[in-house]
Amino acid sequence: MNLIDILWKQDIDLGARREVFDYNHRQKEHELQRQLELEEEKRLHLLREQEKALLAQLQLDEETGEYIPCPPPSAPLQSAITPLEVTQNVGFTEDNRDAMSFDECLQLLAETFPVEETENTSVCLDTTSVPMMSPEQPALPLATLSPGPLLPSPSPPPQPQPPQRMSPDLEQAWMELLSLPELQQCLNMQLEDTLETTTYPLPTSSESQNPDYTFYPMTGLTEGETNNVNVCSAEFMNTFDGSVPSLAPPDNLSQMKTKAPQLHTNYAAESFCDIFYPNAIPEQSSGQHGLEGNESDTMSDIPNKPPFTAADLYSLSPGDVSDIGKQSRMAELPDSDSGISSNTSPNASSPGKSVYGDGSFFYSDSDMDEMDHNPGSAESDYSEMFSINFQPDDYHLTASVSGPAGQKQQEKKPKQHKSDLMEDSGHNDAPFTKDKRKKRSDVRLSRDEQRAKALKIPFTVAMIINLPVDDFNEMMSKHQLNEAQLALVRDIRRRGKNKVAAQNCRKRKMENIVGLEGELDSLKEEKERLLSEKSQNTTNLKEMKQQLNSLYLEVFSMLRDEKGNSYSPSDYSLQQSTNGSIFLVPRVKKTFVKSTGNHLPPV
DNA sequence: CTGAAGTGTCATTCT
DNA sequence: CAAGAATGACACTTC
Repeated sequence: MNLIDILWKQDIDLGARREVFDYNHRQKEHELQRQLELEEEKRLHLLREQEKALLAQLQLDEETGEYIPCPPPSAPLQSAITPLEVTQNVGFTEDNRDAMSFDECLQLLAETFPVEETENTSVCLDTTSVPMMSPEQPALPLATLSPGPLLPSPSPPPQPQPPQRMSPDLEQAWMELLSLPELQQCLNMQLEDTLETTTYPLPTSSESQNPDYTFYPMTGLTEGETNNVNVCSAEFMNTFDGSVPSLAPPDNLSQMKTKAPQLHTNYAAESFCDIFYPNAIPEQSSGQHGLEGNESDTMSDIPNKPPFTAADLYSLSPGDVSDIGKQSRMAELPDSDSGISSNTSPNASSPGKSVYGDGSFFYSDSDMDEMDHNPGSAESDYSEMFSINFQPDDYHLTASVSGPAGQKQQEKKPKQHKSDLMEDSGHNDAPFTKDKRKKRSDVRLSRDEQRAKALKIPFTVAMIINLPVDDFNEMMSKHQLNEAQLALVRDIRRRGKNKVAAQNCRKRKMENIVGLEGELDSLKEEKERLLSEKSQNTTNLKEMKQQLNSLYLEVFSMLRDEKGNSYSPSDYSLQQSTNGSIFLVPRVKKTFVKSTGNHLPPV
């Protein structure tokens, strides 16, 4: 039996159902999705009509070529979808049986509102439809998708235009979009990011941000093609960056920001905004726009809406099908290295591919890493793991069937696909790179969380890592965990501890370096001081020698022999004996003088 | 594209 | 002896 067969068989044993690999099965699903797409397309068409109507109310800025709302611009909500997110749209339809995939929606939007100029896609800002929404409506994703600057709150600022409520169809369309896990993922990820920011606010976060809104590309706004709403192109997203400030006066922004926390979705909208426009929020809070207070508002408001930490999210019951749960699950999907690609691999149905996906279901770190790196198809990876394989009934089977040996068997899979994925995504550059660094830790945590969730470990990662040994053991003893779960928990704890240790180690190392540099400086100063002192001493010594020599000569010149003649310094020298007496010693007859004793006259 | 910096992880050793 | 700390080395990501 070759390796493929082994892996294939293992997949089956691990609970991967045959349909996972069945191309026909997926074809059927695809057809169903196509039907849903058509329905969605109709709805989106309505949306487009409404947006066109809204565009008619917009005013062309003569200077910038932007279309702006005629009266005091409302605080618009920005449509933002990172290219990265777009590319990660993989087979989530399993999770959303009755909803289109995110990609499909985007594609629909793109088709419905064709881009007339690829690069400088104009931005039509729907400043009315979203704000007009009632707070009960799921404003967040709507805000994120509606073509308007993304702002923390969909709360409507004073609207000059007559309120235009979304048609039921339109709302339904948005509702379906909201249910997409990708959106939830983005929201959730940003939720965590925001939490992180809240927990450890950087004092310079607001000041360091470039408050210059013009920093963002505005080119797309000058093309005057705002009659078309393009929701899906990356360029479009970029243009929104610039459009945000131009259409959102500070006062409106502040209004919206202060209202942001009123709803969970509102709060999440801010997070969502932040994820796509890392600078947008701080900029809105920047002093230049008189929003310093608003940032604190926003920050202080966040806790009012009990933020879901990663642990909190995880702590939700795995069976909890709430949006939050979904969000958390999806939010944990790593972005760049998630291994999720929008490209549907032709090998999607191949057992080999699916083997990876199934294998990743096991606890092993490497396995999970491989899963992350797996370039696999839409049906593999996370969607497969969670939608297909991650079933409570299957879980124990897989966990028990797959011993550590089985896990190890798949641990050492090549990771060469990671870079490929990055390239495949093709969009994950420019505007969305800034928040990736901050997310990296989240990604790490998410992976462990994901692993823990995959194995239904009833603890939070934070608990696993931070609990004292006794408490940890006690906690472990209270739950019946199988071997894989135990191993994963230990690994998570080990990694967590080691991560902290590494951080401490590096911190110490840096402190040592700094200390050594300080010591080096002080030593250099000491050296300089000593050299200077030495130089001074040398000078003093030389001076003293000169004085002594002068005194010596002076004394010598005063010496006279019995005949009154002076002694020559070249012939005699003065020497002091141990008893203090000074003698005049002839230089050339030194030996003689010494031997002859005291015949020389005392000085 | 390349190199530096930051970070997570693993292996190993020490406490 | 187990758990954790410490640390070198490596891989990866980001800039």
